[in-house]
Amino acid sequence: MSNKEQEVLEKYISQHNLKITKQRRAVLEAFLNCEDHVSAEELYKIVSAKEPKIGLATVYRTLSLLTESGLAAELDFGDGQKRYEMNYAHEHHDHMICTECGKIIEFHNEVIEKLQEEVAQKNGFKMTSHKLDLFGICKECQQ
Amino acid sequence: MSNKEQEVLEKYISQHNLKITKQRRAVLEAFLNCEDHVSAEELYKIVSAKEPKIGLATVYRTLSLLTESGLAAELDFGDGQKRYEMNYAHEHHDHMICTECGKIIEFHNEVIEKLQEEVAQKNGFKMTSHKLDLFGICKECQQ
DNA sequence: CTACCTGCAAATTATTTGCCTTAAC
DNA sequence: GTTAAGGCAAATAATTTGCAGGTAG
Repeated sequence: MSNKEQEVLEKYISQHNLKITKQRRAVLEAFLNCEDHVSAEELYKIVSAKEPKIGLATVYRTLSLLTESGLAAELDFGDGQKRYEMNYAHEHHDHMICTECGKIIEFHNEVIEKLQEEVAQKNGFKMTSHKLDLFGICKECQQ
Repeated sequence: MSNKEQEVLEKYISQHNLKITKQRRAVLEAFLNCEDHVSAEELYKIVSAKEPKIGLATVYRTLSLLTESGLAAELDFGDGQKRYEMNYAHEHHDHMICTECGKIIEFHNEVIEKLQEEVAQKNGFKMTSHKLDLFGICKECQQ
């Protein structure tokens, strides 16, 4: 279990005088093996299977750590809870969210990206990040 | 005060067997006169000036009513609270959010809109709405 | 051993709901 | 006069924090 993600996390941890614990390893491992776009609560349930005594607060704290270390990215689809996805060695993409079944389809469009940069520049705006979400009904849910 | 927005709201209200009250009028009026992208709490403070006995719950309830009636649109910039903007006789636009000062710049780019439609279609996705937010530093905050 | 980390419970924050009184129609 | 609306306080829901004991380095 000495994969790239472990390395990145441990590098961040040692650079910040923090400690590697079995709870942090467990959360990271569960996060890597679960489907994308998990919520804290969902991840908590998954981790609990392997580490029954872990607390929900620890999952929240570890997700913050993963976000700060650059391994995870926070998502917010406006449903009242934050979701997280893998962000390391993962190229940028946007989301289509099916409002029927909740499925999330990822996509990437270089031209849209370029145009966003252009719009920002035209307004003297120094863009640091962006998000594009399309809401609608996926193919399957249309019957 | 018999403007278009009042008419739209009153039409919605009568069609749904609801009632026109001075609180609802006050919230709508404050909403129309305030800057875009208010939160419920902000609007509550504004309305309180004219209608001191109004409750925060009423502001929330009226904002839902405005959203259902199509007058307002909910926004979520991921800062933990919903914001609202005028949505009636207001063409679609996207947002640039300054992460320094919180300022919001609106923009509209037809080509981006078209490309979004294309991406959706290519995936058999029936898009009902979308949101594009650019985060960064505005011209003023760069000095 | 010295911080940092954890689990737990309590605190917070934004928003919603229950209930009883009041006001629209 | 019905019935929805309002005010207020209590309830939720997601997330954060305080603290006392546990553990990594």
